[in-house]
Amino acid sequence: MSLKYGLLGLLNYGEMTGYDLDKAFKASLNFFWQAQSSQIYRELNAMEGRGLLSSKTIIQSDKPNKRLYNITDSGKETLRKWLVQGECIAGLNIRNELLMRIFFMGNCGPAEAIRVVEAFKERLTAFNEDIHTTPDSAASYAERLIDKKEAEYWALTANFGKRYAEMCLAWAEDSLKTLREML
Amino acid sequence: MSLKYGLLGLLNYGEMTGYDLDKAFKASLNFFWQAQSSQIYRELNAMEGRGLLSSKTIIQSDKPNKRLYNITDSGKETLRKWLVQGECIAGLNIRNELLMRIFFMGNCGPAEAIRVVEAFKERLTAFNEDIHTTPDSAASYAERLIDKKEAEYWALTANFGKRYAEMCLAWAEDSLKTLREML
DNA sequence: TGGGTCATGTAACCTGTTACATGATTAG
DNA sequence: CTAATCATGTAACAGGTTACATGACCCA
Repeated sequence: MSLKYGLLGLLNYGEMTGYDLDKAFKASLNFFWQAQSSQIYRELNAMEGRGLLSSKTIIQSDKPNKRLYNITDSGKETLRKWLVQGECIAGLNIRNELLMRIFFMGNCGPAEAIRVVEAFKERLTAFNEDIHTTPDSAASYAERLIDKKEAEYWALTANFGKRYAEMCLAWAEDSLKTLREML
Repeated sequence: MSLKYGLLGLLNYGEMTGYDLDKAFKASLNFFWQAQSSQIYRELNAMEGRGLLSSKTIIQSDKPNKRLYNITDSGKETLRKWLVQGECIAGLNIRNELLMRIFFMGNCGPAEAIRVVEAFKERLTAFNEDIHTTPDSAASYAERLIDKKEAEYWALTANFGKRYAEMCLAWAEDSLKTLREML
């Protein structure tokens, strides 16, 4: 559901190809929404079919041809409606495979659990670095913006990511302590 | 992918019907993994087909008949392998629709954003209450356990939930402050 | 000469969601 | 009398994942 709005939102900044959108997605929205390239192309097609987007093919001789997408008025309205509409069910539907593992770790014991949590801690480091560079890379994909007030909202989401990473780290360390006492 | 392991994990505590599993799932794993009843029944069927489970039909005269599922040796091995295997990619693949909205809120302005974040805060309260009762309801579904060491692992996951809720609340309050200054 | 980027996808599959159906019993 | 609980699902659809294909250009 949200992939659609992500694409509408990005195209609202200006026309782009599927390829551009793929990169923009990965550079800016990726930490809270992941999408495969193939899914993006499929979705763009479907959205054009429903009149949310229009596209034109640019013939290139040096490079493969490309397809430039534009948001239509109907697309703009759809985006706006989604942004404004009161019911936001989401934000708390976590799907966390790590927690599922921990939940059933009684089958294995603390030593295994420690390994799993430590592996998680390592991946957290990489995540942390990503988060701290996200606002910049988002900005590079929206150079055409007239005013930069958008950046304040991006900062709010990046902030969430930072806090999340911190929280995970604190949880991991606390859990490791508990688990070591169980050895 | 994880639904499968959730079902294996629960059945490892003892035989259950699809209906029991549905309730157990909703009472214990729901905060980090949501599953529809229809999905559970479908998955159970598929898993039996692959030899991870076996089932027998219990004829009842007072109530509708039911189907009791048991984990097989192959199922136990599959579960164990998943628990122990080193590569845990998950735990950081957030999918958060709320953040997607905030990201694009530049289209609407701070007043709308405030409404969205405040609605989120309200739902957080309910989530918080859920989290604090989860360990107990999980325990009620595993009374047949010989030793209760499992509960320590459940506590670790519940802990994550509590920290997550706290973090969200702090983020929401901080964001509201920022947004109010933008008015 | 090999690997990366540009640019587009298709096909098959798996997972998740929504809506609906049945029909008896039991508790408020 | 009504709503919930017990217990099973099916069907249709939407969304996500994995693997693969093409072919030219550019840089080390």
